[in-house]
Amino acid sequence: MTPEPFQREAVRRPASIKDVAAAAGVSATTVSHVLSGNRPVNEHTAARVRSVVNRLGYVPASLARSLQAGSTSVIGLLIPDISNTFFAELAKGAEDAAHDLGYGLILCNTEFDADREDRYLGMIRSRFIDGMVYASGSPPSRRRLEALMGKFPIALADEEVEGLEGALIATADHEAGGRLVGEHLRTLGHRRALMLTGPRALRSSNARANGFVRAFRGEVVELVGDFKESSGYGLVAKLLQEGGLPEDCTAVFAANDLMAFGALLALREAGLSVPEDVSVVGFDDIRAASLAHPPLTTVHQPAYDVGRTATAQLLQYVTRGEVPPASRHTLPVELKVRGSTAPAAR
Amino acid sequence: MTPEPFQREAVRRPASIKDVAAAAGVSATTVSHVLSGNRPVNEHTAARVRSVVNRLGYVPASLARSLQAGSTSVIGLLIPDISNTFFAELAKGAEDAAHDLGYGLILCNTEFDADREDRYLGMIRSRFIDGMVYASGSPPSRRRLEALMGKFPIALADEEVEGLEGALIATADHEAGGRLVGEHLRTLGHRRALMLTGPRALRSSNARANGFVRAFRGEVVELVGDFKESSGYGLVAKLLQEGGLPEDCTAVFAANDLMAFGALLALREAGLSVPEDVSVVGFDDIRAASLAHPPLTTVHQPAYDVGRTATAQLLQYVTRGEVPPASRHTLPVELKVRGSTAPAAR
DNA sequence: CTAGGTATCCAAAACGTTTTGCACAACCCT
DNA sequence: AGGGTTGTGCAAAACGTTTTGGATACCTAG
Repeated sequence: MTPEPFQREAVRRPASIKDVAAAAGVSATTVSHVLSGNRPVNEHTAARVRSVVNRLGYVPASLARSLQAGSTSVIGLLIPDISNTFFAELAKGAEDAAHDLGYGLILCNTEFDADREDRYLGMIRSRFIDGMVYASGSPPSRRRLEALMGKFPIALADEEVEGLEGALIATADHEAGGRLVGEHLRTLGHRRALMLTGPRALRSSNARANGFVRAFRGEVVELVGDFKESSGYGLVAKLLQEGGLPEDCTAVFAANDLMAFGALLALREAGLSVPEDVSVVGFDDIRAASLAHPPLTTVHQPAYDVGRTATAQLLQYVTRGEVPPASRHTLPVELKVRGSTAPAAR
Repeated sequence: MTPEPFQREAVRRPASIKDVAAAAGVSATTVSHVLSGNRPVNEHTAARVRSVVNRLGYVPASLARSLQAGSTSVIGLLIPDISNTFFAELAKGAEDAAHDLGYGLILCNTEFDADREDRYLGMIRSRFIDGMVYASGSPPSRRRLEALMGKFPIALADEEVEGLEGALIATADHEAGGRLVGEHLRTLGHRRALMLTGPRALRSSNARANGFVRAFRGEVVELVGDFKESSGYGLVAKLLQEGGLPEDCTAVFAANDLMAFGALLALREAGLSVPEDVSVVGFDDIRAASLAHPPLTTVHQPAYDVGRTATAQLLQYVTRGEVPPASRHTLPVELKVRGSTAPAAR
C-alpha cells in the first residue's frame, strides 16, 4: 500500500479576521478580544467565535500585528561564518536566549563580505528586526556601527569595538586566556616561544597576545596570521624553510585552533614531533581540538555563553527599554591541557 | 587619547513617509514613486524629496511594505542542531541561496523539541515567512507536515517523508553511500561486519543500511543507535563486555561519524586497535573525521549543496509560483578512504 | 479653437491587525 | 424612581506602506 502522492492545494487568500467576524456574526474587534483575552467577551459568543476560527483555520497575520505593535519579536544575529563551530555554538546560545523570550532569530551570515553585512544591517534600519547581536569576527567599521548603535538596539558579541565602551558587550576573557597559556608554558620550562597572532585590528587577538606575553615572561617571536588554517601552516612552513625555528624555541602558541592545526601540520612535515620537540597550543577549543592527534592543548572559549549572554542583554534592553545593569560581560575561559604540550626539551 | 564613550540617542519615532512628504511639500505617493521608481517623477521634485530623505534619515518600514505586498522576503530554515557541523554546512548553503535572491533566512533551531518546532512552524502559518526549508533531522510527523505543505511553501532537505513524494526535496544519496562502504569493505576482504544504524524511523538511516547490506554481501549484525556519540560508544562497549564482537567480525560501519567516534573509543578501551584489528567507517565526513586518530574513513555528504538546492527549489516555487521541473534532487556522495580501514585481519 | 496627448502629482483604498472611546442594556442599591 | 455599575459589543482610528484611478495643467496637431 503506497501512500497516495501529496497534493498541493490551490492557493487562496487566507482567512482574515474580518472573514471570521462575518462568519461568526460579530465585529472584528470582538474576534480580536476573544483571541487575545484583552477584554472580556461573553462566553457564549466567544465559543462561537472560536469554533469559526477553527473551521476557517484562521491564524492572525503576524505582519499586521507587528505593524500595529511597532515591533516584530525577531532579532538578528550577524556572524561571519556559521560553519565555524565557534560561531555555530555562539548561534546556538543566541537562539536559546531568543527562544526563551519568545523571539525569533534571523541568521545573518556575512562571509566577511561588507556588502552582505550592509544588507543585513538594513533589516534593522527598516525595523524588520527589533535588534541585532553583532559578532562580525572582523574588525568592524566603527563609524558605521556607531551611527547605528545610537539609533537601534545592538549588542556586541565576542568582539569589542574601539570607542564603543558604553555598548552592550559579551565577550570571552581573551587576555586571561593568553595568560593561562603563558603560565602553562612557562611552568613547563619553555623560555622561547613563537606566537601566531590573528589580525592586528582585532581586539580579541591583541588581548590574547598581550596576556600571553605578559605571563610567559620569556622571549616571544610574533607572526601575524589571519585565523585560517592555511596561515598557520604557511607562517610556520616558511619559517622552517628559512632555517628553522628561532634557536631554543620550543613552543608555538597560535591565537586560534585552526592556525594551530596548520602549525601542527607544518611541524610534522618538517620532521619535528609534537610535543616531544615542540609544544603547540591553540585557542577556542573547537570540537576537532580534542580529536586531533595529538589532542590539542587549548583555551576553551564559552562560545555558547557569549551568544546567550549578548542576546539576553540585547533582549533585556529591547523588551524593557532599559540598559541592563552590567552592560559588559567578560566570561571566563579555561585552559584545556591535552597531549600537544610537554616539558621543554633540553 | 581615549575615545569618548558612546552615547545612545534618545528614542524618538523614526521618520515615516508622511514626514518626508510633509517636509518636501509633496504627497506620500510622490515620495513612494521617487524611491521605487515605479512611476516617473519630475527630476526637480525628485531631487528635493531625496534630499529630505537623507536629511531625515528616512528608511521605509519593511513591515508596512510587506503587509502591502503580501510577502516578506524571508524564509525559515528548520534544523535540529546548528552546532552539528552537518547542519551548519547545510545552513550555510541555504543562507547563500537565500541571499542570492535577496531573501533573509530565519534560523529555527529545534533541539529535537516538538514544541519548539511547532512554534517555528507557526511563523509560516502566520505568514511571517514566505516559506520554510525543513530539515528536521528527526522523523517528522507526517500528518502535521502534510497539512502544512498543502497550504504553504515547504521544501524538504536531507530527509524525506513517507508519502510526501510530490514535495520539493533535496537529499544526499544515502543508499549509494551505504553501497560505497559495502563495496569498500568487501574489497578489503571483510566478510562479517557490525552495523550501527540510526533511528529506524529515519528514511536516510534505513537507506544507508540497505545500501550497505546489499553491496557488502557478507554477514551483517545490525544494532540500532540514535546518531549520538554516546550511543556508538554504548552499543559497542556493551557488545565487547558481553563476550566481544561476533566471531570473525572485522569491521564496524556506523551510520554517522559521531557514532563512529564512539565506537572507536570503545574499541580502543577494549585494547583493540584500528584498523589493524577492526576497520571502522563513518558517514557524514564532518570536519573532525579527517583530524581524528586514525583519520576516519567515511562518506562525504554534500551538506552545503543539500541546503543550497533545497532552498533554491523553495525560492523558485515561492517567487515564480511554479514547482521547479525537477522537484526531487538526489545529490551524489563520495567515499573518503582514510586510515581507519585496512584489509581484514586473517 | 479644440481634441487628444503627456507630464506631473494627489487622494483614497487596501493590506490585517490592535486599541480606545463609546453606546446600549441590564442590573443593583438606596 | 433615579444614579451608578457591570457586561457586552461596535465603530473608528492608527500602524506605514504601495497601488490605482483621476485631476490638473500644459502642449501639440489639426
